[in-house]
Amino acid sequence: MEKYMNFPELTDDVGFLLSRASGLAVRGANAALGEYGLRVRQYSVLALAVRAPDGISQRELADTLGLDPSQVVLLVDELVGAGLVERRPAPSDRRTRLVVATGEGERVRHRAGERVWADTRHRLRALSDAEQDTLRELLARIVDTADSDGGNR
Amino acid sequence: MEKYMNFPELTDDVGFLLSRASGLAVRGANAALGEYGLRVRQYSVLALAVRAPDGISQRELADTLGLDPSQVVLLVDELVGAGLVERRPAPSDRRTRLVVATGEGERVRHRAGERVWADTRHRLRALSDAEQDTLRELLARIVDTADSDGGNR
DNA sequence: TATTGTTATACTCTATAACTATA
DNA sequence: TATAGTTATAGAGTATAACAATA
Repeated sequence: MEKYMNFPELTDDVGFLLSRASGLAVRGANAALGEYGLRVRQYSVLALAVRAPDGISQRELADTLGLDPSQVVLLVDELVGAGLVERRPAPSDRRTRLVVATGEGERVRHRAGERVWADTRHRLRALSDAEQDTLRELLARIVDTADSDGGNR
Repeated sequence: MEKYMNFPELTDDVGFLLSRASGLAVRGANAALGEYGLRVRQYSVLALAVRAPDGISQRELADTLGLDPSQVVLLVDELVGAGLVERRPAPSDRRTRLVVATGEGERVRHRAGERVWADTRHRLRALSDAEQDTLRELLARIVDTADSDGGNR
C-alpha cells in the first residue's frame, strides 16, 4: 500500500466542494422559491424564457441547463400548467417549439428572482464582491470547457 | 414592470453555475467510479472512513457530507455489504458506531481515488493551478459559512 | 431532555430507450 | 440520416417523521 496519496483528501477535493456548495445553494433556492410554487429547475426554465424575447427552443433550454431534452418537456409542461409560459410553433422550423413567458411568468420570475438572489447573497456573504466575481468566472470556465467538449461531459 | 433587474441573469448566477458545475463533476465521478461498483456518495463515505484511523461516527459523516443521518445509514449499509467498511462500537459512547475501513476498503479508496482525481483534473484543465487553489478556497469558505450558521442552511 | 442511529415513506432528480414529426 | 420533441420507466438522491437506545 502506498503511503502518500496522489490525490487530495475528500474535504479538499474541488469536486466534493462543488457538490457540497451546490447542494446548499439548491436547497436555499428551493426554500426561497417555495412561496411561488416553484423549484429551482422550473425557475431556471422560466428565467431563460423571460430572457429570450422571442422565446427559446426546448433544445436550447436543455443545452443551457445541462439537462436531457426529455426532462425539459416535463418542466415546461408544469410551467404551462401554471400559466407562466406558453409553447409556440417556431416560424422557421416546424419541429421546434418556442417556449415564451407569459406576462404572469415575467412577474413571477422577477419577484422570485429577488428572493433567490437574496438567498444567494447571504450564502456568499463570506466572499468579497471581487471574490464572488472570481468564483463566477472560474465556474463559468468549467462549464464552458464541458460545453466545448461536445455535449455534456 | 421594472425594466432593470436587481439580480443577475440565470447564466451569470453563482448558484446556477455551482449547480451546473457540480452536476458535471458528479456525473464524471460516477462514471469514473463505475468499475469499482461505487457511486460518489458511497465513495465519499469510504474516503472519510479511510482518512480516520480509528473510524468516524455516522453523525460526523452526516455533518461532513451535508447529509441527513438516515441517509448515512443506508450508504454505510452498502459499504458494509461490499466489505469495504465495518461498524464498530465506540468505546466511549455506546450510542455511537464507528465506521472503519477494511483493508480492501483502503485499497479500493486509493485506486478509485486515482480515477476520480484524473477526471477532476481533466474537468479543471482550463484553470491554472493557482486558479484551482483559489476555487477550492472560495468553495470551502461557502461551505464553512453554512456550517457555522448552525446545521446545513 | 438531548443525541445517535435506525426504519419507513414520499417525493424529486437523473438516466435511458423508444418513438413521432419534421428537416 | 439527423434533429426537435415526446412518452415511459427505472433507479438514485432528498426530505421528513417517528422511534429505540443511550447519554
